[in-house]
Amino acid sequence: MEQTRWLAAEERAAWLALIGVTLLLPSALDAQLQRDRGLTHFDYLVLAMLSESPDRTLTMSRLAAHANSSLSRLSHVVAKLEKQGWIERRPSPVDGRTTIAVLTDDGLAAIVAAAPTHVDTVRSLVFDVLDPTEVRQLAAIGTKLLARLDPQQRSGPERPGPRTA
Amino acid sequence: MEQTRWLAAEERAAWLALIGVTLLLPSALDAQLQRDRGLTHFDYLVLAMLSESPDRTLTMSRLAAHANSSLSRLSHVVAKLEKQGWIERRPSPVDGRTTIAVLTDDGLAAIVAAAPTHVDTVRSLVFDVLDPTEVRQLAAIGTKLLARLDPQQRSGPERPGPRTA
DNA sequence: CTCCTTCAGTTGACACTTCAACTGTCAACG
DNA sequence: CGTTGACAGTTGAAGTGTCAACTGAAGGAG
Repeated sequence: MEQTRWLAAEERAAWLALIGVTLLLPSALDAQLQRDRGLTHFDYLVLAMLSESPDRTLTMSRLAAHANSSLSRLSHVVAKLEKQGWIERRPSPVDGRTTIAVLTDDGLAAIVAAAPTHVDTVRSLVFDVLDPTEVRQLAAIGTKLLARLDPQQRSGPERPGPRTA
Repeated sequence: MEQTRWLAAEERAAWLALIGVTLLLPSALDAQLQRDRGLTHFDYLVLAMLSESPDRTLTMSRLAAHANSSLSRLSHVVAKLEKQGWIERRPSPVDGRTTIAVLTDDGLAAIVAAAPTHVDTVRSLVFDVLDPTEVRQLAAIGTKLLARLDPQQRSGPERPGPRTA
């Protein structure tokens, strides 16, 4: 029975701003990508993560980890993207349980086409508003929060690649 | 035809962390509230905003603004909450177009019951991880981002109230 | 007054997410 | 080997969110 410690004013301000951002930022990104390319931001993220992986290939589990997603959500979305011919799924030759997702040439073309405007959007919504110090702070704070939210350091190490956002 | 400026390393790190948080934080909050109280985080937010308003009353439009939500989304959710007896809707005596949402006694009881554990969750997921300086930075950065995402400063001034998060 | 536009809110259809149940595979153990 | 438990992934149903179309009321313009 420990007593609840309510949020202090500064914490309250930070909290309201944070949940505001988690509410509005995804909508804004979805809106732009949907309008311009018929893509969800999550679709984009999946394609982008694949495009940055060696051989444009990742197992479903790893891909889910990269995209901070449940396997179930990923499976539905990949099914959709596969129908559009942007991703292919093939069984692993090594382990019969794992499925390997591969970004097709069409899929690569799709992100390459979507990336520039998307990056512009990100820049205009986030980075144009912040000065370099704030960007550094945001990276530090965001990384801490992510580590807490995602105990098994899933959003694993990324290989270098041309386009992410 | 201006050329795309890709994200710098620091920006990229900040960006990946930020979208990671926007992906995982809502899930984490929903999971806790759903498990313990059968509430969405958005439900909670709506009830909390009403509970802090004078007379536990707000027009749908204002409530939507406070909750960073579209009117449509709010309408659906309030319909649900009304069915549970936590909110009542009545037509405005002044303007035939506007609907006034009122938090019922049961509704107030519901947030009061949900608040403590929820605040504990927020604390453990966010504020326990950050030191006071970072909280200040997060508030500053978050507010800037929110202002950009939400041009008409909707998330209006709040009256003081006991529980928000 | 009457028309026209805008505003506040609701609704229904469709897309997406989540959850739980299920299939098939691997690894360990007797 | 044959069973058992964990793992990787898929599926379908139920719940949410989003979008566009719609209703009804208010505020002008003529």
